[in-house]
Amino acid sequence: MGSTPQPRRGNTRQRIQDVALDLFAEQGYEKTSLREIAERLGVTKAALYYHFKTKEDILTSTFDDMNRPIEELLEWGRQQPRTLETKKEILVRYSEVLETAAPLFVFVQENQATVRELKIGHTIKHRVIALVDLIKEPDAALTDQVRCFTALMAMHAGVFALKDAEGDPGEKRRAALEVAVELVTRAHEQDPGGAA
Amino acid sequence: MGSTPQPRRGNTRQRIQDVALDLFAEQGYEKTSLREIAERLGVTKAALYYHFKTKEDILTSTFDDMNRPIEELLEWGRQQPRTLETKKEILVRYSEVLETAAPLFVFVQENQATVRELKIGHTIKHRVIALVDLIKEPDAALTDQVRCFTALMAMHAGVFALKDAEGDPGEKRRAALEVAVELVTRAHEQDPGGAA
Amino acid sequence: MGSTPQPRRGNTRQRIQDVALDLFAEQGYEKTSLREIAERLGVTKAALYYHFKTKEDILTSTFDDMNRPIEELLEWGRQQPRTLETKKEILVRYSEVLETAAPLFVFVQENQATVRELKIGHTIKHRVIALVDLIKEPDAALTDQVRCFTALMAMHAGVFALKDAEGDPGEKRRAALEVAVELVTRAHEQDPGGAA
Amino acid sequence: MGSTPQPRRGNTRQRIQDVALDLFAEQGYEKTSLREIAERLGVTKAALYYHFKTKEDILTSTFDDMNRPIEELLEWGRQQPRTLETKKEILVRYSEVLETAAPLFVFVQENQATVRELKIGHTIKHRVIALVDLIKEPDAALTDQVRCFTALMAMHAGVFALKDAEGDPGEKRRAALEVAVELVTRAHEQDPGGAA
DNA sequence: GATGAATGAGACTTCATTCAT
DNA sequence: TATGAATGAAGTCTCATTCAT
Repeated sequence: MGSTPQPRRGNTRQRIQDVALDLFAEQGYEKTSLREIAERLGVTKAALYYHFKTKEDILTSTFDDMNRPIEELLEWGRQQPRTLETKKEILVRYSEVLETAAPLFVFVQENQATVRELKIGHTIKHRVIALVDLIKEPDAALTDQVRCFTALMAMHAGVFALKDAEGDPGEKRRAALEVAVELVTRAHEQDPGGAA
Repeated sequence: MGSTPQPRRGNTRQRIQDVALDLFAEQGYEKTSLREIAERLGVTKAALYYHFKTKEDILTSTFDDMNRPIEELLEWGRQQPRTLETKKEILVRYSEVLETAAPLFVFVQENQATVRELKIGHTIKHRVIALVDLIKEPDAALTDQVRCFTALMAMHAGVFALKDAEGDPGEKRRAALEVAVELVTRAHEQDPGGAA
Repeated sequence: MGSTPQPRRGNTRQRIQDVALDLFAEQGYEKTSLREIAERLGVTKAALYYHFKTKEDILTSTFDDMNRPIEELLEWGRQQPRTLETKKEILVRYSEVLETAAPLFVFVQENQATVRELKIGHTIKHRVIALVDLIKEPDAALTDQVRCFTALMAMHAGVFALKDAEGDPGEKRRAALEVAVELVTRAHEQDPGGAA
Repeated sequence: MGSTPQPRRGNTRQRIQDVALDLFAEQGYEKTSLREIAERLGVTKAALYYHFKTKEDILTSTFDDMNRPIEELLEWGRQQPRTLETKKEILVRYSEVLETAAPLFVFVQENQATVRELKIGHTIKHRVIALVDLIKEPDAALTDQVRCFTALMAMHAGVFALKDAEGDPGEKRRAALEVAVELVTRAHEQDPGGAA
């Protein structure tokens, strides 16, 4: 139970994850009760416990599933030369992953305080650090570090922080990617190693 | 409760707000119970209710106090000509406000899902929109809007998202401000109205 | 404190009683909090405790004041010969008392469960018994006892149970009195002692 | 909680209603806490919430069950010709219903202030009005309306207001019925339509 | 694969009351 | 005559979780 991708017994397990993630993203993790999830699915709370060990496990397992593409991206990135081209490619791919797993990212973004105390908090923190490490030079100045970190935030914003703003989702995502690339490029150029 | 019966210092109200905000920022709003706040202060839960009508009211009142400087900044900004200089000055001042009210901003940043459902959610949302309106041109392209929004996020990051990163707080804040200014400047220049 | 009719220190004491009785009658004793009473008066809860020892004491003292006319009626009744004329006169006078102290009677009628547990419960119960004793013959049949008791209830109804019904209050009271007299008269005549 | 772990008899819901109604009637609705009900049943407070949504719901559901016979009586009454015989029959049947649902009626009678604010208050008020409508003539004089209303009160009194009085319950009920019939009969005869 | 029944812990909140000033 | 500050007890209710069936 948890990370092992059990064979679809029926599809209840998947449905629980979907509904739970929606509610978590919409109302927050703490404010979403198992009763609510169960009701929306038309099953009993006890049924949730047949599929998952705890409330946190529902989240964890969902997270683990959606997290894999990012792990793969990190893995890929680590094997590439640290050129500007590589960095741009990482941003492009990250942008795509963000789109796919949008609800999960919305949830993480809006429930940081909660997530920090959960098991996935550790994972997330390291993932962000790993990502920044891939797009900044090892000895980057503080300002450039901020640029790289901000680049990631810009992309997050492109997916959900701007969800109330006008504009087509796809366009917003592309605009965010553009700004991110710009920031990382500047950081890359400013940096002694990268400018060479 | 609490072995040392602290003298009634007549500043209980303020102390409640301080302790509550610390805990809210540290653990999240939902996970922080009134029992916890009361215990840390050495008073009973009922004492909290003498000073505040509800749990939310503790947060709201704190927020209202800390919010004033921002309202003033917005007011000031609206009365200035929309030049690049003005925009830079707004960023500088916002950076200072951020530093002063850091715990509150940490809280808001990390509890977005919760805040959204609270009374202050509405205020915050409008405040961000108002700020972006001040630093972007009225007819800015989507990319420039993202730049301006990202500039604000960069500054937030400078205060707390990077709190686990190495480096002196003051330096980080300055670095973030620098990146923000850079983003807004580029947006300003790219824009038909601003470039003139 | 309590039954001794203290000299009007200002008139706060009286005002508390008035407001409290209104609220007790309107919402019930338990559902009315001291906070509510104090707020409606524009004083603090602590002020109530300057004038009255307890919440119950506010009620008790009010009751004692309003109860005196009934005690006098009972006293008077006991000294009269037990004729039909006397009985009718008792009903007439009781009807007048009811009108004067209507809010208190409304309260007692609608909060019997509460009143029973309070100090005044005992008093009230005995008062009703004493009243019935005055208008029924000592050895009245059960049916006649019911008639006499019902006569009292009819009069109560005339004052407040019918408060939602159409009709002028004075008329309703007179109609109730008429029915009460009729019931007591029949009881009087049916009874061996009275019929003689 | 509760040393003897009673076997889950599957009738917990019913037992809650029974115990609750007893306590409500005995001490009043507000003064009866869920803790008390739970303790007397040897379950936890949370168990009550498994079976009922709120405290009020415990009362409401009980009321709805016990209310049905009266609705049926009303329905029956509306389909009969409005003769004196019918009216008498209604009183007889009502007397029987009263006996069956005595605890509920005791509760309603003694907690009017509370009941008025509850959902069942509305129902009760309309029920009384409907009953009076069945036993009075449409254009009855005010005095006759009082007679009819008083008739109902007499019967209520016969069941519980006289519970402290001497006498066998059955006898008291019959006596009350007799007085009620007498009142309604007189109202019927006095009335232009009924006297014909 | 899921339910019905229940629990223990704990949440927020309100209340009557006290007491120094 | 009153208030400001606080308390202890208790209330209603919700939650994650368990377990026999």
